[in-house]
Amino acid sequence: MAGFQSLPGFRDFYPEEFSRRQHIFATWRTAARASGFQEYDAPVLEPLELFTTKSGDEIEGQLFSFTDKGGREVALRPEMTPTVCRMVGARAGALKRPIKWFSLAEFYRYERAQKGRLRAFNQFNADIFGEAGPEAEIELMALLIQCLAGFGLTAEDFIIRLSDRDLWFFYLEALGFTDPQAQGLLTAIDRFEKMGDDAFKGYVEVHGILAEETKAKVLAFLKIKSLAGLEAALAEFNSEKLGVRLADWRKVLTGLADMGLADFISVDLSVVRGLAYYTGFVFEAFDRRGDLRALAGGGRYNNLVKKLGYADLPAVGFAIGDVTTGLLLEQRGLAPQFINAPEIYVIIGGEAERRVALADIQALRAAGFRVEYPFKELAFGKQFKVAAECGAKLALIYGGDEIAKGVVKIRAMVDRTEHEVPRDQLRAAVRDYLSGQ
RNA sequence: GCGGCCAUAGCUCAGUUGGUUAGAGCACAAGAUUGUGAUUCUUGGGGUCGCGGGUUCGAAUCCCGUUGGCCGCCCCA
Repeated sequence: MAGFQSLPGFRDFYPEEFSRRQHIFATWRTAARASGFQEYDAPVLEPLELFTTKSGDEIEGQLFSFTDKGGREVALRPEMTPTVCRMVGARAGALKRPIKWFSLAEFYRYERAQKGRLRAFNQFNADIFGEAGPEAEIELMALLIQCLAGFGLTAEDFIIRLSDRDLWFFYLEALGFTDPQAQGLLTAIDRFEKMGDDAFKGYVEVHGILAEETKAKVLAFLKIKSLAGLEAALAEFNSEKLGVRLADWRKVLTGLADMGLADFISVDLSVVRGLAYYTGFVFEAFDRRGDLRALAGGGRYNNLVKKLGYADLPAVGFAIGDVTTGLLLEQRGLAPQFINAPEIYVIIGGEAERRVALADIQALRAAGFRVEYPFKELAFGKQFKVAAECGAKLALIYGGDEIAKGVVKIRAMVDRTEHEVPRDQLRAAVRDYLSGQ
């Protein structure tokens, strides 16, 4: 192939793909604003240390990082969380609580591209800072649901699985595990669904034998799928801390149920998200058919703002990506066809008619309508064909007869009906028709 | 970072045991068509067969390398 090609894992957005992306962004932005979240943005390039502080030095292998001309170690952002923590942390004292922010941004990860995972991708991030209670989880999970339901997806299409790292640590501690052991076990639990028993190999190598009896208890806990099941499994422990935790669970589930969203949520302790910085509830959204990777993920990270050098600020957040979401919409036939289509296509008889049409075209455009017309003289038949193919809802016909009568013929493309309106009433007639759609 | 499969026009693909100027459908453009739509017909543009090297009288075809894509592993913030 002559010339150049884009870098591996990076995409060109031709207008067709761009319009699909815009549809996804618009749906997310609408959802976020409806829930009272405020939009922000930040630099694409950040100090490398911002990411290594949060995720450890090993993360550099997965980053687009380099030394800039001033000798600074920098990296393209692989995620938004450290950045938003920095921004919120820097002004933590001045921001009204709760702090509800969202962003739409592009991220970069130096990894092998796969289905649903590229090196450059877009994510919607939503976070709530300054609210330690489960009300923040309710708010975020409701937003996540709307970020998918907004496309027309239903509880038949996706499910959010809710889990809790605090509860896992409590349970593992009660079974006699030390904190490092519990961390190792959570990694195994995270992989169990995919790898089966092999998931525990790594744990055994580091921490030694895992008694069959204990493992059976862990696996039983992992398989709990309801709040009642959780309560039953934990009934024997009867501690105050646990009671508070279970009360939070009840709040989250009843809150979402009160919103009419119960069908979108499942209790699923097999989700733990490998990341050590999550501190409480964690959740992931999945395609129900299950042939895609996770659609979205999030959870509570109460220690991270402080770890990055700022105030002790509780936080919950999630991110949803454009790649997997786009694949899902494609699969379900929910990717839109005519995002950028003109609303109106103007059909012009000849040069004299063009002079009249141009005046109206410009006036309609100035009024905010999307209006298209042919540059060159074309046979009427061809113009009607173009009007149909471009997705316009209306055709305005400027022929010799109409001009002579001082009218414009308006054709509704969908049902092929036509009627004439005086030229000076055109804008109102067009608005009435289009707003009735 | 590791393994498997693949690479011919914008897209989907055909191309015989290696044999002249590499094809089709779709898409795009012009016309048939000076007043009514997803129809039809004609014509046209577009490919140094991903790239580089090798074998051969001769390579889209065989071999090696390389780049890219898909799938899996690691990882998945």
